[in-house]
Amino acid sequence: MTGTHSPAEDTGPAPDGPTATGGRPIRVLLAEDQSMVREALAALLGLEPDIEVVAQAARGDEVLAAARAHAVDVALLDIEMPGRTGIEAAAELRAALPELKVVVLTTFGRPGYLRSAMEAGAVAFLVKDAPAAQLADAVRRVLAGERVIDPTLAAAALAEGANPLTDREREILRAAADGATNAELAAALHLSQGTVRNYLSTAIQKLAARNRAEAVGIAREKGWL
Amino acid sequence: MTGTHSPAEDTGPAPDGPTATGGRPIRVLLAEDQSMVREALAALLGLEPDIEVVAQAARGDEVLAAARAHAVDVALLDIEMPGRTGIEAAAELRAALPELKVVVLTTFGRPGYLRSAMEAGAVAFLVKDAPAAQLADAVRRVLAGERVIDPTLAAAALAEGANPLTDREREILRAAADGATNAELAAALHLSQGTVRNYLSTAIQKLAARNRAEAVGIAREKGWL
DNA sequence: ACATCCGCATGACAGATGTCATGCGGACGG
DNA sequence: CCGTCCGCATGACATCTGTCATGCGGATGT
Repeated sequence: MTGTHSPAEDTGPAPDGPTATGGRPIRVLLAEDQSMVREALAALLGLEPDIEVVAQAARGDEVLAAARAHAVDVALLDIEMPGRTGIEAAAELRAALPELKVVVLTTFGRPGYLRSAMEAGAVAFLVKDAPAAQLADAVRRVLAGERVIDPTLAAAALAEGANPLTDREREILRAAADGATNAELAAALHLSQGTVRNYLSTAIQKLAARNRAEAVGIAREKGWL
Repeated sequence: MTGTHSPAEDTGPAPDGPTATGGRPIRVLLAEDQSMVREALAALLGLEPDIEVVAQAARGDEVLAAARAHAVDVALLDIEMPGRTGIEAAAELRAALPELKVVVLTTFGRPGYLRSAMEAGAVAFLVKDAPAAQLADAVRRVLAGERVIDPTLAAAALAEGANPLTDREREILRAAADGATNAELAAALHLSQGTVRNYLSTAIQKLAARNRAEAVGIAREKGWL
């Protein structure tokens, strides 16, 4: 588990020759919880002569070990996964394997997701309703040192501004998301009931919602949850 | 009613086997809104020698026209699509092209979805976290007259029982899902506010929820929304 | 014809929720 | 050292929500 740092000697975006891996196939890890989708994407990538899917993961908490074990050049991570989100896995990878390029691939083009993916060290962000050709393309480009981000989404992320919720507000909103009552929230978070009401109230106002349910919806939609 | 077993020859080229299409490739329509997933699945199916993806649709309301235009044998429909759900599209196909076999393919293995897919005339129900090999397999099997349903899901669907909500309750719950207030629901549905409260109250009790938010969550989870 | 269910409605009531004013102690930056 | 923000808390208040009893007309089924 130790000798398997990234085999490429690139201390920066220095593509020597046609590819950054010096002619050998690009080693890709694919993490996505739905087998059918994962295997289909793997088949798609497998059609590319210069790309090889050397590892697959069905859970976020399998990503790091798999990346280590297979000397991976690029990790393709879905966000919504059991165990650990793709965002969390990206942060983990950056800490442990800083050479590795992380591409985040997701169903939902939520600006907040893009923002946190970037903060977690991802260098590309793809949505699943983009054309399939962009996938292989993104793999090659991140390896060449580029960042790959849908400009529309990037603009949206900038326009949204940052998440206005404080940590506490987010925490409480998340806990309230599945219909818990104030009393239950208070008990679960070791707060008084009045405090819970306060946080929810400010969150509701920040999100311009009419009640907690709508606030949850808005926060979720923007990727702020 | 399908007492005949399909020949175990389905992995080979099967040039002249007793297939339902008489040896020519099976013509498949693939409907799925996320391009990347759709194209990946198409690539996967394209690898099978006896299957040909002759049409793709990104919206539910494009399905019928596409199926008509391309003389399709099997339609693979995602449920969550803009325009029309895969379930609705399945019903439409059954009415217009009764010979066509419909396979419903979905992210969520919700028992209620299975139930309504079957009622809409689907002959197979696949979840996307099943192994990719099941996809081509299902296509062949439905064409041979078989039904393809995950036994675990089938059991769950039977165990759940039917949707306990009346039409009105479902309607109101759906309308309440994104945080509308009672007054707004009443206005939107031309009901008195008291009536709205009554429906929500009975829905909440039928679903054993503590409030409307949880009721929405439970109904959604079971595919009853 | 009659019981039964559904859609619709009221009114009353308890409890949950959202808002506001106010306060305290700690952390952080200037 | 002081202002400002955050986390936490209270109390009071208006409103919203969920429950219950009750009723009526229409459809359905036996």
